[in-house]
Amino acid sequence: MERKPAAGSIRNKERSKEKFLDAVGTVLETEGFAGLKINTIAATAGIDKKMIYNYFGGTDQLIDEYINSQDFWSNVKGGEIPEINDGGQELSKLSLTQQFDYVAQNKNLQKILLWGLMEERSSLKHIANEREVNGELLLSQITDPYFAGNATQFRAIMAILISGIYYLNMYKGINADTFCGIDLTKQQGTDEIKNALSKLIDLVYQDQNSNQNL
Amino acid sequence: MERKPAAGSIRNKERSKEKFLDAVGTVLETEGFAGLKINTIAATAGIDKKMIYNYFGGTDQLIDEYINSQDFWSNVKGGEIPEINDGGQELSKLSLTQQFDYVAQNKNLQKILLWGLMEERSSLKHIANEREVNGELLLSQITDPYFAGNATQFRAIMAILISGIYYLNMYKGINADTFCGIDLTKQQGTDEIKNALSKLIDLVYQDQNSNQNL
DNA sequence: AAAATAAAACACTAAAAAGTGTCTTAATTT
DNA sequence: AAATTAAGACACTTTTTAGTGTTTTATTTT
Repeated sequence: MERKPAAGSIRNKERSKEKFLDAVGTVLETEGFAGLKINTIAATAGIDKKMIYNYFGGTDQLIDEYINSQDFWSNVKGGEIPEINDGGQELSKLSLTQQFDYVAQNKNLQKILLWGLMEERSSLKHIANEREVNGELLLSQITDPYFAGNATQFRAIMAILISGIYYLNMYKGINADTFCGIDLTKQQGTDEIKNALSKLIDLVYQDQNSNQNL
Repeated sequence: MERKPAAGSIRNKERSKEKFLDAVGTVLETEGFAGLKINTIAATAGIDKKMIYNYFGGTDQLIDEYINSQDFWSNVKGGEIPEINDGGQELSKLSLTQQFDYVAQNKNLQKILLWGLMEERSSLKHIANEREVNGELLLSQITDPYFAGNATQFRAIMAILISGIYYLNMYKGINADTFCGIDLTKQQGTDEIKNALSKLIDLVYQDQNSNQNL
């Protein structure tokens, strides 16, 4: 007969798997992906590396499972959605500034985003796709109809702004702190970036409004 | 007496150093930094790795010398500068779109920029600083005076746009090709991004103009 | 409570990568 | 042209990292 997996207080497969997954996060945060070696992960988890092979098949699969276990984008979409009678202007602004704060505070998301620029990997494709699907809601449902003929232009603008948010957050604190003279490590600097994001959205909507009134 | 370094056709220190430096570029382009191991570099250069220790001290110093040898930003500032009687509007647009094209085409610059997000390293600090100094010209000489009280806001906007340019170019072709539905691998997509960059600059200048006329 | 088995430690082998010692010879110096 | 020395090849050692076989014992099953 099939035997239950051990779930005791000393030997416990599920708990150990969790420990490995947590260890990936810890190592990623403390050492970056350079540290994501099987020996390091096992040492961090405090369990023999052989279990990584047994439970996941190897480091790669463990890492994939870690990435998939992190629902990075779920927190981005959260929050109360304001009334939409402005073509999504306020929602766009909120979405960008929230995204800035969220990425700024989530060191591991930064690492994952960075990783997505470095290496082809199915789980990273998945993350990228999730972000894309997630954003598609705002774009196709709200802003595309509003911007009509300029919908693609608005999308391009959003692509630039969101990318900028990502890059600036990954940039700070590694080899430099300032970008175009803005100190990204200071609150004043990040406020300026967020204000600039809002300002740009306002300008784009303002422009669209005046075109509509022609 | 001090002896000249050998400069023959078979044994030639300077030429070999060049070969190593070139090899770093080649490996970076073909394999990314994962491939930047002393054995790989030496094999690519076709010279024994011991020479890397002799000439540079080790892989790290060789890589630093490679990074420093590449004057990545020199090509960005190049090109005819248009007349400036518009507060730098045309120059800003040109600078952004040129920068987009330049980064898009320069795979190794992308790798270096990416590297700069990953690892603290003096030569990477230097690159970041060079970019900053380089951009400071346009900002402090031309746009700061024009935007006066809004100068910092304009800087923040530029920071976002330039960062966006970097990120989007690094993003494409690894784990995804589209961002906000824009296909960055197609010319249509990159044209849309460049148009969006120009559009945003126009909007910002337009806004500044109308504020001045109050 | 005894038997069976999964969880995990321990100790090992294998592979990859870094780093070094020695010898050969091309190029320079005398 | 002989002597000297730097350039580089070659073979080696060391270190790091990945991967596996064996044993112990906690937990489950009978």
